[in-house]
Amino acid sequence: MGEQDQETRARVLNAAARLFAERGFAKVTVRDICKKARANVAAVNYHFGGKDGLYRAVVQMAIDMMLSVTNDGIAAGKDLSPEERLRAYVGTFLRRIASRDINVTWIHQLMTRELADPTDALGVVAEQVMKPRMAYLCGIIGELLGCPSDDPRAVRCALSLRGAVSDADVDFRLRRSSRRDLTSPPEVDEMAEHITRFSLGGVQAVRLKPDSPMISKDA
Amino acid sequence: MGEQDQETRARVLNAAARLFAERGFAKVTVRDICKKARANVAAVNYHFGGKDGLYRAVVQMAIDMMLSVTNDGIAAGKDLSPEERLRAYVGTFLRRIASRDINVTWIHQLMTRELADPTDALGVVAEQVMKPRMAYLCGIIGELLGCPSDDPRAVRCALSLRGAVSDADVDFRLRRSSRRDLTSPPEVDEMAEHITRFSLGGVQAVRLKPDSPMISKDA
Amino acid sequence: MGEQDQETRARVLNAAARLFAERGFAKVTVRDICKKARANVAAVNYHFGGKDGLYRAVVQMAIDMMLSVTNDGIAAGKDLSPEERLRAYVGTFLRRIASRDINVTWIHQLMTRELADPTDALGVVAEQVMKPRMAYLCGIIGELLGCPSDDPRAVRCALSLRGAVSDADVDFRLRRSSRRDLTSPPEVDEMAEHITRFSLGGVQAVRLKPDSPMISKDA
Amino acid sequence: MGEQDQETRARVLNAAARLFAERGFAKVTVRDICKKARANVAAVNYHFGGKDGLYRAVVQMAIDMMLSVTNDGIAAGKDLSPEERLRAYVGTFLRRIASRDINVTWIHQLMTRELADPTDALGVVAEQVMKPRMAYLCGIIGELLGCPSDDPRAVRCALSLRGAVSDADVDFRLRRSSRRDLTSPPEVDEMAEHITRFSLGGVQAVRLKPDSPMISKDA
DNA sequence: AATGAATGAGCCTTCATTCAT
DNA sequence: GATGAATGAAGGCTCATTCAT
Repeated sequence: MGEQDQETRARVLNAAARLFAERGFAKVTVRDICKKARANVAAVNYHFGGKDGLYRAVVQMAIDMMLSVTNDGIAAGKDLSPEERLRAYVGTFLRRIASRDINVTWIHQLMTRELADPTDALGVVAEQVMKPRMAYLCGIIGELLGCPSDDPRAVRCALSLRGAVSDADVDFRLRRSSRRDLTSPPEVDEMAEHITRFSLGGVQAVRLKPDSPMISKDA
Repeated sequence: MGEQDQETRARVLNAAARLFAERGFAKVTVRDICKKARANVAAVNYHFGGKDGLYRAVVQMAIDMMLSVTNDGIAAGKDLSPEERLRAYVGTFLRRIASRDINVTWIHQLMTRELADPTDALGVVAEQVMKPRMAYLCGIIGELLGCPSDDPRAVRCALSLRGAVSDADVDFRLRRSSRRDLTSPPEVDEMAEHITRFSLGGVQAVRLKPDSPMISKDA
Repeated sequence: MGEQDQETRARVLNAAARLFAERGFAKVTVRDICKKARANVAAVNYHFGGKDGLYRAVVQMAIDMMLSVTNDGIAAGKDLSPEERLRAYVGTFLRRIASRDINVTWIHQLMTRELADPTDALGVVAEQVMKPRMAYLCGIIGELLGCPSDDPRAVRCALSLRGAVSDADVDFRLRRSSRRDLTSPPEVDEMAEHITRFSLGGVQAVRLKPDSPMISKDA
Repeated sequence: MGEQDQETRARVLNAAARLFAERGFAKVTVRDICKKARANVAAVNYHFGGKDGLYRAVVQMAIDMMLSVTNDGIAAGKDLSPEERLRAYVGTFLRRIASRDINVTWIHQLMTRELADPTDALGVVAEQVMKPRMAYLCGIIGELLGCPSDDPRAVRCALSLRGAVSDADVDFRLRRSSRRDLTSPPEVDEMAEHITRFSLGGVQAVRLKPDSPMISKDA
């Protein structure tokens, strides 16, 4: 009962996490999950109240793990200069994104899917995961810019930085599927260093020219 | 016949494009599509050989449209300095991404899904759409850096720029779904200007310090 | 128009005959037929009023051909003794059954199907084809037995003879599908001679013991 | 469960056997079967993996039953003379063929269909059912002819006998569908006696004239 | 007269969920 | 508590037929 019960529940949850991340919610059947988890077909309904409930549980597990990653990224820069904190943060995330360990990758895969095909869970993720990360980034950039962390310029810089990191992921993914795999640790570090330097340069540029020479655009 | 004929086909194709983009392949039924297109259930099989074939046709239509957008982005910067060409390119894409016109947005939605949950079509998109765009960006950045367009530094800068643009999209989307909609034209222009300036600053930073204080890595 | 029309009709009819015989009514689609006949999908409905009507036309064509075969079998024995007429009849049919010419075999295939899965057409076949053949056989056997051709003994002998011929067909078919093909002309002739002799012996036996020593059976 | 379980499976299997025999594979829908079996539409897929799997199960059931009939036919002649064994065998089969009990007739109907429109199952039937029966018949006839049971003459006689039996079935069927039903027990017995006598006469004729007056034919 | 695009009924199958054991 | 047989809704697809041209 209690023990066996919880262990089965955990097996189902983990199997579901991998499969949902790998194939997407719609292309995974409850039977697939239970088979992989060596559990009964009814286990999903029994433990999670249905396929939807299981998905929510999986997302929550991902959120919990992402929160600890956020903390790792922050901890890696503890007591350093803003520049170095940025570098530490970018490196932490990029290494996770480039990881090939299934225990790590499924989270990012799942989130990419969630972003492309949002469910109610996305709001929770945005609130609990994205927001603290952005807050941390905005704080660093605010320091660099010499402005409050909620200044629009700081926010936009943070967005661009996050974009550069995310896009490295897209690049990795495309290369994995269609060309040779070049996501070796050295290359990942090079990319991290690039993004850090690029972003610092971007922030610098924004600082120098507050908002002055607004270009004119067509209609 | 010829008239009514191709018209039905076109109606189905357009309905499918919207629905696939909106809900994703798996969550759209052939019946949904045909209902929206005011066509018979069998129309999909008759004109496209099946749901899969219809999806391929939709992706192809998206590719065709994206190619013309690429050309627009390039044309908008014709005969300008590298900086202005970049600005023109970023502006063109951001305005499209921020568009609320369903005839435009579905393309980006579909591509986001394709990236999160790749089908065979992704390879085609990467080859026909992404590659030329990256080539154009790398060319501009190569000029700014004073290096060939296939120099790794230029490529990485181009990726980061693309990332900043893409992430603006993520931001727009999250805001649309969870908060008030702030993607008004002025704000989009502000964001475009920010990304341009940020990226130019990033490129500058990469140019100034070619590779000097490169962190030491294993291997 | 008139000519082209009739020619298309004939092409469809012939294609249908082959396909119905080969795969059975249910497993042939109107499109299959029209494709094979290089005709329009609507040709079937246009010329035959539908798939059912086409099938009826095919059966009628088969009946017409079978009637001429009956005549051949009869003609082959013209002016001979009853024994030789039997031999001629058996030989004629067996050679047709063993034929590998698609222009011949389809008829038998179609009739086998019709017998296994009767439609309204079977009644017509029974009446127009089977009945005359049985009448002819009963006539010969009546002569051999010295009784009227409608005597139950003659009828039963005719049935047994027809059965022996039909079963040779089953044997041929099984051998074609599962073993080596041994339906060479010499073997067919041997089989014909066997059936003739066997049947003559059977008739003789029936003649000698009219109905006397009826065996007792259980229950 | 175990009880209700296998009972549903059995109900579906039996319903399918009747319907496949009656209408043929293609003209029976899964819904028809499940409706008749008072089971859910999905029962077929659940228990048999699909319509095809169900058909295979039905054929296997038929094979099993036919094997027991073969044994009955053999047992009925145990310790008797060759002539009487033949009589017993013919009687056993003819009574089954002439039966109007749906629990018996479906087997023959199904096999007739299988012969007219072979599936992969036919090979199994030929091997497991037909072969042993022919072997038994050839054994008897070999004794009567004084030759080995695999002598071509014995084999051909066995084929002719089997044909006579099968054709009685054709006759019965035609009469049932188009005229009055005359397959009363006495008539069946008469027919059995006829076939026995006819076949014994045929065998006798083959024995007397080994192969002598072979007619000359073309090629 | 002849075409082929369009139709809608119907089929097999899959799937999440339920329920008796 | 845990199982797996059973359920029924729904999906993609095929097919004979129709109809405007």
